[in-house]
Amino acid sequence: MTTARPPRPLTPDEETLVRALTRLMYALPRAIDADMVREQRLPLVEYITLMRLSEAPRRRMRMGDLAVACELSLSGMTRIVTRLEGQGMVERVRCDDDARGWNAVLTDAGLARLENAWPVNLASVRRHFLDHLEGIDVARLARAVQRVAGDG
Amino acid sequence: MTTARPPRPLTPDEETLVRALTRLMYALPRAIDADMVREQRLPLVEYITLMRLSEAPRRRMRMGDLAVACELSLSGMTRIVTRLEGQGMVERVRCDDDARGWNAVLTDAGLARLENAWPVNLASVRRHFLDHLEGIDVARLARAVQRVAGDG
DNA sequence: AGATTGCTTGCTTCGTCAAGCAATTAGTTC
DNA sequence: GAACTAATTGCTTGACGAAGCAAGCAATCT
Repeated sequence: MTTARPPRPLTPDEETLVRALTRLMYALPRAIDADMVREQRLPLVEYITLMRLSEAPRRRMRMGDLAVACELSLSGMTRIVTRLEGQGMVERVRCDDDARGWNAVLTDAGLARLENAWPVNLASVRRHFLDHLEGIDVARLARAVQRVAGDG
Repeated sequence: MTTARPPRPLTPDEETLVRALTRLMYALPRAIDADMVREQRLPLVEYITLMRLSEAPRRRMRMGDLAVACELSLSGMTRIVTRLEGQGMVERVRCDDDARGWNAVLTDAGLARLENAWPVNLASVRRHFLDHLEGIDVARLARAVQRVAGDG
């Protein structure tokens, strides 16, 4: 029932990296989310949702696409959009070409909220992450992380 | 109610990095956890818990320290240890020097489980992460991520 | 009509916060 | 120093919110 053959063990550097990354993966989203909630009363998931919508053509996206863009399940997305709708930041509009589909549309209020919130997000990202990258080739790292994030 | 002054905007490289990292932060833990559950029926949190215990002197740790080591709240830790205890992988033993305290102790069964599971974890980490880092100075990155992960 | 797609809802699980219980330490009085 | 109370610390439990899966409903496609 075990895997075929054991993978190559980690080098010490890899070991260090993986350990630190494990901590980071858990800690960073929480730290940023905590900042957003504390300073803007806007959880990170909701911020990301508004963000994605703001970048989409006509400020709208279908639920399924939005879920993918936000790294969320479709049902999770439904609930978040419902929440945002309740606060007037998003509206649900039937899809033009397919009446099964719904678009989540960013309202003006939602856009205003987003513009209010992004400096907080940015500051948080800088403080918890970017500020610690001295001596790192950011362009190169960005490309690597893109590769990592873009797989399956 | 807004922050004092807007932080320096992102350079294009930073922008790319942050976007990718945001995706990564959500996707990577899930991907690895999914692998662990699918192939070993052992969620990542539980794996990490066993891991931390296995590295501690006398294979034991106090609940509070363990929670910190696992990036978890104390109550969350309580529930996970309860779960692991129910499966015979961990035992609870009163603390010698402070009768309020409890040690979570890794049993032989727990250690065996861990040794069974680590190749799966390692393979998953390689596949989802390390394999994509070509062209990156791993030692340098490791140090940077350590700095990032070690702050508050 | 039957199969498929798009979204929502019911149920369950997980983890956090706040409250609670138990043991220890600090402080006060004698 | 002993005896007793108050404050603190360590962990668990209850209630809750968040997110996932699976089942359901509605609209479309063949």
